[in-house]
Amino acid sequence: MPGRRRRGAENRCSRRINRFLEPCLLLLLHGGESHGYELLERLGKFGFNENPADSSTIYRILRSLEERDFVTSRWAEGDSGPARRVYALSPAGDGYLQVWVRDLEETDRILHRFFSEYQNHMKLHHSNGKKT
Amino acid sequence: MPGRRRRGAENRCSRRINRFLEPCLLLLLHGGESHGYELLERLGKFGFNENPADSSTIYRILRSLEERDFVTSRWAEGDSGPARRVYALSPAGDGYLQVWVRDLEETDRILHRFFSEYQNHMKLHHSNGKKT
DNA sequence: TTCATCTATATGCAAACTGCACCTAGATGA
DNA sequence: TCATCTAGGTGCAGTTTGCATATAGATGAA
Repeated sequence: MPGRRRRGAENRCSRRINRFLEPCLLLLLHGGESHGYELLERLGKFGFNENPADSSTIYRILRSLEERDFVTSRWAEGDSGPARRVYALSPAGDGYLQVWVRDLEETDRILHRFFSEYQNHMKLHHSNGKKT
Repeated sequence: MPGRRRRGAENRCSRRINRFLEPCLLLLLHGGESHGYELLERLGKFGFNENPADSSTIYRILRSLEERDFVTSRWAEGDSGPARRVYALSPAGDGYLQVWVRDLEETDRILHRFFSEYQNHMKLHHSNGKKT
């Protein structure tokens, strides 16, 4: 039965860190509601210093989370500056964060299996594993 | 000066595990030459048991590595079965593997900063961090 | 007043990645 | 003859991503 494709991201989490910003945003929102611009700045805490996130990516991820009902949003009139779209984590979003954490733990295991293979390999053939 | 985009994967490594199969293949080839079909099977060692890699992905990554001169290939007449395209790591590919390892170590640090933030957070607000 | 700048959100586009379906083709054995 | 395994590959559509750019309120300087 061809033409069966449906795939899509749906909620793949995909065993690799593709949308790693997503769990970071969820975690930040777990601490309380916030808006995109502020979240963007608070992402530095996770080590995105070089290679900082692009704002368009942040806004798009937040919208996508909202479409899947993992966050809710409301407009907040700023006491200064333009209005902000303030996001809050939903119960479903909290559950989704747990899913992400378990997925990232698995990713961590895979990553360490790679390191272990690498070190093991470099120990045997003690090739140019330093070169500096 | 608009129209300046060039981006592309080139050699981004991108601070997230996008093309994680790439370093795995490089590491496997570091142990000696091999062909796509065999590499596909040997990838299980890295923990791709569930969610195994798609063969088309493997073949495409190998071709892309060859285009960038990180591997070389030759046709080998099989003593059994159809001919195989056998890949071997080049010196440049060896260097590229080192780059990948350093990049993945950085990814690992970021990942652990996330876990640490998460655990810290769950300790404070001891919310439903279990739910099973 | 005008203008630059900061804050804040958002869209358009092209390049890149990925998974599924599908194709070719040699070898092998029933 | 035919199904199956081995081996490599393409086409396509869905999705992600980074850059450029647009919009617009607020703020302070000239």
